Amino acid sequence: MDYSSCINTSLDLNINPLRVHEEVPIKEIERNFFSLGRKPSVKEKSAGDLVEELKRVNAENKKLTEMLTEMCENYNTLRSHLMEYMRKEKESSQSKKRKSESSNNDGNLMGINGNSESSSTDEESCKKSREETVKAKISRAYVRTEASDTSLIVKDGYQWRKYGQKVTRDNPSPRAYFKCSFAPTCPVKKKVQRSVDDQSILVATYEGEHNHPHPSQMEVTSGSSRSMTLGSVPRSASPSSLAPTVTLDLTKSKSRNDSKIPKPKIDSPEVPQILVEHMATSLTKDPNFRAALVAAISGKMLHK
DNA sequence: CGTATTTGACCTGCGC
DNA sequence: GCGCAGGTCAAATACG
Repeated sequence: MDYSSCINTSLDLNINPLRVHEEVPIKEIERNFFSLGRKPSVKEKSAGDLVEELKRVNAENKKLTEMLTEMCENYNTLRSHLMEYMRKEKESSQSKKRKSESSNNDGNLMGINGNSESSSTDEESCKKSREETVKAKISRAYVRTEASDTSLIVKDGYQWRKYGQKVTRDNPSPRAYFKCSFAPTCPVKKKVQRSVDDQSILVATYEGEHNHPHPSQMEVTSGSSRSMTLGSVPRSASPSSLAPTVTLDLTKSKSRNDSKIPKPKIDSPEVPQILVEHMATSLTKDPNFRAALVAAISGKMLHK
């Protein structure tokens, strides 16, 4: 299957506003920016021109944001297709060697994202009744914590109520059972257990979907909804009729940002994060984008 | 005192 | 039917 042919993942960035308009050379904008604070010379642009420029840059910025969002959506679609494909591959191989597989569960937690369905006992039980698996959407998150930290707490922004703890056979570390604090309204459950391989990694398994907004979004109702979708996986990205397991990797969250505010974006998979970072790097390296940014900032400052 | 957490008991499903 | 293992319940306890 060639999904790339139907999904356009190219950026097609048109970040060359200055060339298009041929009004202000880049050097002049940079000069304007770095000469802030000086008395404006006669040659320098009037406030009206700058406002116009600012509007244009803002429009360009909006366009870029929309393109980025669209690309993320395309990525998610492509990813769901890939997951479906891999699931089918796995099913075909499982039918061949279903018997021998049952005794080979552990040691594979950090496998391929979104495809570790056959590597845990949880999913083994789910495998037995496919309908239940489809009914309750299962996702998984890996969170790196201090190995000495005995608390099985995964900060994902939601509020959870612990209702049980059990030591399972395949893992010496206890498994904690959580229900969403909005229960029984919200049916979501969470299981948290340390990885057998790496005690510093918590494996959180989520069952079901929250039928209420994220607590952080309940507080912040306004703001750019566009930017909120960036880096997150829309629910539609992995249809429930397809492979319902989504594996998330949050192991880098600790080292990358140690802020006191817990990262509410648990749904952010690693790859979109990298994608966004890569794009940000590309943009910052682009002289045209820098020039446009300089123009925007200088416009803003001069407008005050 | 109300709420959250702990933990042993109980329930359920599955394999033998 | 029995035993085992995972999951859930609910009384006891802790905490703010």
